[in-house]
Amino acid sequence: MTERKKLTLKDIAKELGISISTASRALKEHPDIADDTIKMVKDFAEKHHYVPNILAVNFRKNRTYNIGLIVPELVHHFFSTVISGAIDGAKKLGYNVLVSQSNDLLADETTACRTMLASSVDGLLISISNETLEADHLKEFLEEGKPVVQFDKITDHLNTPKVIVDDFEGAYQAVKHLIDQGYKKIAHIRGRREVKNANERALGYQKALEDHQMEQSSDWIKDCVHINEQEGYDFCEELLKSQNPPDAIFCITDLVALGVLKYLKEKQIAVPQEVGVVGFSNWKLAEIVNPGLSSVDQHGYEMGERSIVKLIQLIKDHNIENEEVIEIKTKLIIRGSSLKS
Amino acid sequence: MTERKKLTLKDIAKELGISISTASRALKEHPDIADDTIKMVKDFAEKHHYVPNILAVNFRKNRTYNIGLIVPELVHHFFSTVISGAIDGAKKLGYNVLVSQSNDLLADETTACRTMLASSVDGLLISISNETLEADHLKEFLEEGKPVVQFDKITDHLNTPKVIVDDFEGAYQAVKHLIDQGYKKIAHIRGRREVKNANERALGYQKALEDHQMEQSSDWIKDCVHINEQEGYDFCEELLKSQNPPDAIFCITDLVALGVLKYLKEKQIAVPQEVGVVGFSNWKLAEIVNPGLSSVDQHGYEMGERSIVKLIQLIKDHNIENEEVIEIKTKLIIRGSSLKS
DNA sequence: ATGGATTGTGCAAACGTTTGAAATTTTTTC
DNA sequence: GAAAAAATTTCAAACGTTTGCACAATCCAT
Repeated sequence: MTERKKLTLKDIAKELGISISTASRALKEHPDIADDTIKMVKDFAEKHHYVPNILAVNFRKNRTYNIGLIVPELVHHFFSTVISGAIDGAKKLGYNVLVSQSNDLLADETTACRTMLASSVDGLLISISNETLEADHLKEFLEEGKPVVQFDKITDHLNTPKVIVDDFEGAYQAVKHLIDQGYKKIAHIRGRREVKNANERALGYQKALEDHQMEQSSDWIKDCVHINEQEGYDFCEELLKSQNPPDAIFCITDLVALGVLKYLKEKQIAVPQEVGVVGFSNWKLAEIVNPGLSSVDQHGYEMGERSIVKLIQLIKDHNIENEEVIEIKTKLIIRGSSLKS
Repeated sequence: MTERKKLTLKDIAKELGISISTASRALKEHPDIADDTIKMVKDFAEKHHYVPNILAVNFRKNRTYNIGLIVPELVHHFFSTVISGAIDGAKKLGYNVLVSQSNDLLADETTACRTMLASSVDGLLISISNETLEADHLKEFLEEGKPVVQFDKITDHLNTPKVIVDDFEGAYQAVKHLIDQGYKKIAHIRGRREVKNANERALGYQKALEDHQMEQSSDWIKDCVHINEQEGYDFCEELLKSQNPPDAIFCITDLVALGVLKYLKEKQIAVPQEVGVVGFSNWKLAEIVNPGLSSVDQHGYEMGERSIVKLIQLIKDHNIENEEVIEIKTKLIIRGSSLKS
């Protein structure tokens, strides 16, 4: 194939009878260079399609304009939305995004981090795995002077900026909505106790009940482990077969809510009349199911975009000491599954 | 922060009283180098955590071990599955993946390509946008000697390897299944005529009808433009209100099928008893809806993995003349929406 | 005219690695 | 024991860019 020899600064310099340094400076309109020279060089460069060898530039400047992005799972509506926002945001600022997934395993996350570091990304954006507690592999980044920004699933063991959803408030609003709809006995199928988001949501749930003097019961709180459809189904069964069954269920995530809905449909229990259901995350499926599933939207796209903007800002400022917490407001999307009145 | 000075080959050489070149070769166990020397250097490197400056290596070798991946849409079950497979495959072979999306716009695709090229990826994996016909921006890649592999949505205007699903066969099997189930009047809501996959599926549909001497009618073929839920809904209405309404509908994709199901549910037309429905792609939603939507699985993960393996092979062989077509077998997933008997 | 700014340009080193070829040392052969 | 062969190591250039500093040229004020 053609693979024509690329034009370099040296070629331009020789051709124009100037030095390489002048050519280099002219192209970036350095104030030292005469306007005529600048014009001459730029015209020549344009005419001959000069494009700087980015590898040489990166090497010289010791940066890549690449950003690493690690999520627990790629095939996941929320995370792919975040990635989409991050990529679009990065593009606007002239950065590229290297994507990797941890499969929610600490081991995979660690190797992904190492690979990112080895391939010299300028910074890292990460939503940690369920298994991540200490964060030594992330500290390696900071030690190299490369900023890290955490989003969604975060650890407090690492001093970095964090972009999170206000899980507490989101859960609070969801439960308050159920209360407003007249539900009296509201259960919560919650996530793992080690995961911060899950705890925040549980706290929001509890606070909403307290603030409105609602009945509470430890029997109404069920702990997911895998956070999947089956658990939703099983816990729903448990809840409804107990001697004091709830009349509404707030679920840690839409997938779990889906299992709940499935059980209710199978048992011909009317939603939302007999039992109300609210999920979390507002996945695509929430609008697809029938009745539509009320859910708390997390604005994944915005989260991705703001995370990357923050990260790039840190990269540019050579700042790795920042610990700002950016909270994205959630939005309760009300659909049929909780609209009794 | 620390940001300790990185150890370089020069440091090792000086410390060990050898030359830089010896150190370099020793680390890669070059046969010219004495075993003792190799051991000495490797031990030293290990002990002091020497890690080569990848930027320098890349510059020197003129490659990055990064691969560009462009999809029409990131937040999309099928494409995120492909990306997942591509990333996992790349990881195994020591490559990273830069992800970008075209939003199905030629303009965005072109800039994404340029960015990828400018950031010196070693090769490109792409599923083209609906708007892409000529492929000049892709040719730029080949002209630079960088291989391109197309997958799923492809153009024949570019001579590259292609990894595709056997759309024809997938459609054929889907329609044959409907025939086997006893449906007599089978309609097809098809995709755009400019898109190859859509044409293949339409051909498979037609061939299945012919092979089984089924009734055909041009009125039973509807052309989508946006390929969304609404179109499915509207075309379903049109079809069923015509004077010769079909009793089964094969849809270009699950989203369209979803619209069809929605219409049927609203009109209380029994699925699958009165009308059978089959989609294509086997999105998550297919198992979520009720009744479950029969669909043709495209094995996205495998497609991503095989595409990247092929691409990396071309990169390693410096081969950009390959035009191999890899066909991934589809698999019909039968669910309630078409299971009459 | 002389000196001091000011302006524009070039020199050369530097970034860290790889690699062909030359140089050195060691081993083999007759 | 000298020449040839083999084994090991070093030299130095190269990759393309950026940048501190020196130099040269022009201008202005005295």
